Amino acid sequence: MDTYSNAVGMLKNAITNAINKAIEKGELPQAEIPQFIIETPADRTHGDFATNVAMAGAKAFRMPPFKIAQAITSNLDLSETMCNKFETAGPGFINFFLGSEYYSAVIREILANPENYGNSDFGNGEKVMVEFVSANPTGPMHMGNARGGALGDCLAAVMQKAGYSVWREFYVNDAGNQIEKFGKSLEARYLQIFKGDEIIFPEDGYQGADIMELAKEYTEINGDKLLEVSSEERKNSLIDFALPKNISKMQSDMAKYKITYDKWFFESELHNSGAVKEVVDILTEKGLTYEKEGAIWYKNKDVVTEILLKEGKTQKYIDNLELKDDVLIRQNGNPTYFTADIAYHKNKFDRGFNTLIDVWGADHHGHVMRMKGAMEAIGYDGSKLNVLLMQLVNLIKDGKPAKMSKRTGKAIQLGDLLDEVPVDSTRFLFNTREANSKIDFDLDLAIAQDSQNPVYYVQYAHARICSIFKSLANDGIVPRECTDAELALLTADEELELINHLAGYTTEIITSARDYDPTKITRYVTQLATLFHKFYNACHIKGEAEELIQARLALCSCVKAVIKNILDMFNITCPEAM
RNA sequence: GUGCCAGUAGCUCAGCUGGAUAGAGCAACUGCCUUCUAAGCAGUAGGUCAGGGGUUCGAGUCCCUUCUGGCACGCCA
Repeated sequence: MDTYSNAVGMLKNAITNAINKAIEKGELPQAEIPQFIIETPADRTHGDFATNVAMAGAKAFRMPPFKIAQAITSNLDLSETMCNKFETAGPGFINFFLGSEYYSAVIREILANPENYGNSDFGNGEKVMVEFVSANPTGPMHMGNARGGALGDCLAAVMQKAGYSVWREFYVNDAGNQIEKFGKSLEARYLQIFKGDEIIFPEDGYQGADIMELAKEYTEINGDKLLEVSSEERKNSLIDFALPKNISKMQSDMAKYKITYDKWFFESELHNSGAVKEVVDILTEKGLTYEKEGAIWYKNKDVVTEILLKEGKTQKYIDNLELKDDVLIRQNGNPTYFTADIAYHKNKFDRGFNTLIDVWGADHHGHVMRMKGAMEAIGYDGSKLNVLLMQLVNLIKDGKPAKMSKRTGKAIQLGDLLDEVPVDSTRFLFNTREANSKIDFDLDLAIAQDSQNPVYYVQYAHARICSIFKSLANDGIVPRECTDAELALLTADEELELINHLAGYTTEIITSARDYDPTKITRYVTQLATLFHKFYNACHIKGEAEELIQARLALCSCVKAVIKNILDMFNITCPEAM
């Protein structure tokens, strides 16, 4: 266990013991020990840890908080904790102050194994699949995919660090309706090349210029040879030409974005293997399908209603939702996207993944409930499917919303972004806002190679530390292991705050993994850089006594290690000089 | 219409699941490089936490309600 959690645990025991003792002695009435927390106060003068136990127990003990605090503290034995001082304050807080052995323990813990600092077995090796981006291969990837990429990849990394066995997957929708639409659109553009405007473009076709370019490319290579063949053959030839091109473009974009997937899963596999059909059979067996107007429907309303009732929702609430059933097999015999998606998620569970995480755009939120319901319907635990919804991305240029690229005159695509903005910057910035809030992505800021860009602020802290080591090495000073007495020389506020923050890393990773929120770590590392810069300005190293120099170098090593630890985890470069 | 998400400093956002005097970053103003990187630091100024009720020792945080913005309610994905 990490030093911080250990210290909190010991303190919690000491407090619980003190309460029990006070009850035994009759200083507190007989009552159940209340739920209480140990937190790090925002204000350092309130100590390193504080507990609300006296206030939380006011009701149970039927005593004023201040009196409870007195009863507890007079029975408190800190000898089995890392704290050496306490005080009662405010409305009834008990504040605790850590001794120097805590601080040296933190430093030793980090230096003992810098690459693995922050790791824990919180996830118990549970198999988790994070599926993210999964962009439609019928067109170029957009800004939402950029956000989903950064978020999904970094979430996977955080969960891995928290002890989960993580698998990254990209679902390629290379089958179904949208591919047919893709084929029709390509066909129309192809024919237009030869016959001009007499060919009417399908109303629901893909309007993008990329379709036209693909048709043109095909023509340059193969000429008019598709004019004489059947429409079916023409579409298939065009799809066979264009789809692999689009998919490999997605793969190269993701590689450029420094995202490595464990698997690119093709939807067509599910159709070819019969898995999609199997889903319909299972649901039919369970009596959850019916035929209407030549299509096969799924009783979504019944399934979801049952789940919501179990969750304690009222009938009125459910009625208001106006739940509808869904089509599984269309009148024309083709399965819907929904059916394939059920088969896909079933396939994920069948591959042994206990927890599924999908990163989706918030515009898909209507799909979440029915997807979970469908999992329940075919006999899986729907609560193990977690959908991380992310709100939209607003591109900002010159302080104004920007939809179009000036360079290409088209909607800004992921490819454009990767051409113009450094990957470090993109990955970092997309992880500064929680998934659930919309994000303004400022292109000027992302491109800016200066202090305004937070990624450089963090990288700069790392480079600065490297520079300190270089400079001292030139003077013949090399870091060595420190004694406890030497580490105890770190007593300045800036030093202690820095160590406290370093100590919280493992807990932060766990919280982040628990909440599926990697953006916490971005804020954590930014705060770490801030605390380091403060320390740097307040505490000199060169010219101090040898013991203090060594102690401060040890602290610098820790900060450097944790910054590198995080930037490596997020696949962001960690320069030694800037 | 119903549901989901959001509303915190001029702007962009945190706020550790109910705790002490609500915090950062940008923008503005004032300082700090003759020892380690000024891509930095210190300081000043900036708030009716959208409005109104409620729950309790205590509310930005929980409940109700109103307002505003985004999104979703397909034999699209």
